[in-house]
Amino acid sequence: MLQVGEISRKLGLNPQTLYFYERIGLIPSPKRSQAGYRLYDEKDLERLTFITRTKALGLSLEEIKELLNLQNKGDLSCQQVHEILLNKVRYIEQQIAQLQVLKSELLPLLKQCQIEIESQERNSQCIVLSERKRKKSQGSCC
Amino acid sequence: MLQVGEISRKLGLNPQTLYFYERIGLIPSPKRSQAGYRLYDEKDLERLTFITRTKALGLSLEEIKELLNLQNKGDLSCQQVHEILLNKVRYIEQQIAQLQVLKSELLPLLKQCQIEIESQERNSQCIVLSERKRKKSQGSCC
DNA sequence: AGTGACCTTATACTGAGGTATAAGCTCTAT
DNA sequence: ATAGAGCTTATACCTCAGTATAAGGTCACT
Repeated sequence: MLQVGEISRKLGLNPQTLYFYERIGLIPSPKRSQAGYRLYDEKDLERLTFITRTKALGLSLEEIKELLNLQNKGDLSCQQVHEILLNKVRYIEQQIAQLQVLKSELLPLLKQCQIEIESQERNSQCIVLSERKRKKSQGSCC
Repeated sequence: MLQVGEISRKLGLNPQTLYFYERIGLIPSPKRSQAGYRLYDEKDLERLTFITRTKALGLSLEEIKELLNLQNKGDLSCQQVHEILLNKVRYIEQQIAQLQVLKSELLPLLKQCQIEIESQERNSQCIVLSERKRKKSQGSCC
């Protein structure tokens, strides 16, 4: 049973953030000591760990709540759960695909820089980024 | 030369959002007609397209501005540009990796659902999500 | 008994990224 | 020449995700 300070240090969250999560119903109210101190158990910690992890992925607190609440929806049919999960997975796949496109756009520029750095003109002005539409590779880059 | 309404419809942005982007310096002030109407050219449109695309990936407007401003930084050396690009690429790779972890956690649940849907108990309660720590696959799922 | 670290609640504020509204000017068609 | 759609600016407001602050209760130690 951990107090709010221990939890917040463990997860790198402000105690006020934990109160906030509780207020908006993202986590259940934990047990309390006689004095009214919050006492978080293993299950609470797991839930919070999941939250911080998925938050880092860019999911909104609403989306995270939805994912977490699936666990309490014992009354959903297979089809319903399947649909929700499938939507989530497709959404994630889209995000991955788009990030890969962005990466693939940056990589050629990075490569040009590397080529130039390895050649002679080490500290000359870099023009990799200054032209938008290079007709062909005109030999000069950085 | 497109007016603000045409641009906003094309990109699915509120005209006020375009003014906002201009105010914060994310896009340059476009040309104006005699009457003072904004007239966006191809370059403006390209920039805005880039913005909406990268925004959808979760980059902040600050990050997008930074990426866009690289193009105007003709005075940076190869090493500097290389470093900035490399950081961006690494950041993107991290995001991809984390999304793949999340996906890999959802896929087994999805599969369980599929198995159960294909078996007899089509509309029974789904328990895929109700247990947190299944010891082993206990045969029953949805 | 007192100090300091820790906890409680309530309330207010912040920053990012917009959205809404008002008051007024312009363009086009009739 | 007037209506309606579209544009302008300025100002206010909104949601999300917290963070800060104040006023007070609790715990452990000396």
